[in-house]
Amino acid sequence: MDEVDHGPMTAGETADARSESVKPEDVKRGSGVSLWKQIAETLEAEIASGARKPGARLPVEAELAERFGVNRHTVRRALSVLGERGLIEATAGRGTFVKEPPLRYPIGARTRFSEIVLASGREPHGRFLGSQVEDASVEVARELGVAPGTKVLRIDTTHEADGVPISCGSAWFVHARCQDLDLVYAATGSLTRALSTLGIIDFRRKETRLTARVADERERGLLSLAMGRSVMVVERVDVDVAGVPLQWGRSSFAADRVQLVIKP
Amino acid sequence: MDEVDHGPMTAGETADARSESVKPEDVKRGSGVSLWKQIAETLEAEIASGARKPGARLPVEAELAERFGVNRHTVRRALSVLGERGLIEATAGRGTFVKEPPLRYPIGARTRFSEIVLASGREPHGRFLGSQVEDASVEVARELGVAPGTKVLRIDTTHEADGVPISCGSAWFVHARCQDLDLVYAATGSLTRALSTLGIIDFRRKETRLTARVADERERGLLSLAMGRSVMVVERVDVDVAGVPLQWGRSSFAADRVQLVIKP
DNA sequence: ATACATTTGTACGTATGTATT
DNA sequence: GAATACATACGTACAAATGTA
Repeated sequence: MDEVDHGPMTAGETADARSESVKPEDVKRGSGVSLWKQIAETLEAEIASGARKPGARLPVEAELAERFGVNRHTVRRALSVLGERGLIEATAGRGTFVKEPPLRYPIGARTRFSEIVLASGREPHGRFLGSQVEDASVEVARELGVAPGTKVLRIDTTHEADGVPISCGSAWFVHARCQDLDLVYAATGSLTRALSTLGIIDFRRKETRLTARVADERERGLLSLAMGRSVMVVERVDVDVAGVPLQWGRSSFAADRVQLVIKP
Repeated sequence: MDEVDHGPMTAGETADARSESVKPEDVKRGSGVSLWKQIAETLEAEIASGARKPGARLPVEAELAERFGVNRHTVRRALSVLGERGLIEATAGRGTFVKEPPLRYPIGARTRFSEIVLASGREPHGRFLGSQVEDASVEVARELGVAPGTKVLRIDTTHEADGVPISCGSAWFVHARCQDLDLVYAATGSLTRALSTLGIIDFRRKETRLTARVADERERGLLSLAMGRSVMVVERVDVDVAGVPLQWGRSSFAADRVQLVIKP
C-alpha cells in the first residue's frame, strides 16, 4: 500500500486554474498520501509545536481550504480526525478551537485496586455525575434481557482512590424496577445501599468482560489522562437472586493506575 | 438499471413525496436525527440481532444508498462510524464485511488456551518462539518463590485462533523442576501436554493480574497490530496441587480481538 | 499475463440547515 | 434580523484495490 506511484490524478480540474494570489501550501497531490491526511498532519504539527495554542481559534474551513488549495470537504475530513483525537473542537456558528489538555496527570503508580472491584462488584465510594431515563438500545436491551425501547435508567459515575481518578462509566437499570434509584445513589454514593432501599438486598455478579483500548476524549477528561493512554473497559452484568438481570454497566479504568487482580 | 428521477431533490428539509418506485426505508428526514446516524443505528441493530452474521458481506454502498433513499456519501458516513467501532471492516475492491466478534477468553482456575479456542469453534495454535535458561530476576524470583539468581527456564510463545494472532508472551519455570520442558512444548505445542510428561498433571491458576497499554513495537509485529492499538497485559501465577508456584507468565492480548471473561 | 468489471476511497462541486455572534 | 461558520446532504468524477474471465 505504500508503493508510491505516479498518476496525475487531478480530480475534475486543471491544476493551474487556481488564482496566483494564493499559494497552494504544503500538500502534494498524487504523492500516494491523501490530501486530507497531509492536512491533518500539518495542522497537528502546528498544534504540537505550540504555534497554535490551546484555546486559539483555527482559521475557518473556507480559509484553510484556500490555504491548502483544496475543497472545503477535504479540510473537513482532516479536521474530523483531529476532532476525534480530541485535539480540536468545533462548534457551529463559533468556529474551531484548539482544545485545552486535561489539567492534571496524577502519578501513575500502579495501585492494586484489586479484587474489590472485579470479584465482588462492590465498588468503593463513587461520584455521581448524572442520570437519565432513556430508551434501551439494542445492546442494553440484550444485556438486561428486555425489549429494545424499554425505559431504562442510566447512571453515570466516576470513582476515585485517594483523590486520584480511577474509573468512569455508566450503569443501566430497568426503570420500572428502579424508580428513583439515581436519587438515592446520588445521596449515598453507594450502589449497594441504593439498591437496598428498593428492597433489593441481594444480587451477584453474573459475568465480567474485559477489553482495552486507547482512552477517548471524554475519558481523558474525566480521568485526567494524557492523549494516547489506555483504558481497560469493564462490562459487568449483575443479577438478582432469581437470576434476572438487574444492572448492566460499562466502566473505563485508567490502565496505568490500576492493576485488576482476579483470584479464582 | 434506470435511475429514479425525483426532480431537483432539494437537500435537507422538504420531506416531500419521493418517487414510489423505491421505498425509502426506515429513515425519517427532518426528524432532528441525522440520516447517517439513523442508518448507522439501523445497521448496527441488524448486526446485533444476528440478521447479519460475522463474516457476512454487507450490500455495496450504492445498494444501501438506494435502500435508505439517500446518497452514497450518507451511507459512507454511517459505515465509517461502524468501522471505527470495530463492527465492520471495508476493503477497496472487495466489499464491507461484518467483523468477527472478539474471542471470549475465560479467566478461571483451569482455563487452557486450546479449550477456550476450541469451545468457540475455532482452531487453536500455539507457536513456540524460543526458550532460554536464565538467572531469575528479582521479579521472576518473587513470583516463583525462589531466590533471585536461581536458574529459570523462559519460554516465549504466541497463540492464534484460526490463524489470527491472539496473544504473545513469556512464561518462566523453575529450571530444576522443568528440565527440557521447552523441547516437549516445542514439539507438541501444548503446555498442558508438556507438563504432563514431567508428571505434572494438575495445576491451577492462583492469581491473574491485568492491566493494559498501547502495544509496543515487538507486540505490533507478533500480533499484526497497527500503531496505537492496545494490548491487555495478563500476568498469571499457576501453582501445583501443593500450592507451590509452578509457572509465572506475562502475556499480551490483542485487545480488540479478545474479550477476557471472568465468572465468579 | 491482460483486460475488465466491481467496489471502496478520495476529491471536488453545490445547496441548505442550524447554531452562534 | 443579519452575518458568520460549522453540519448535513446530494451530485459527479476518477483513483486504487480486488477479483474474474
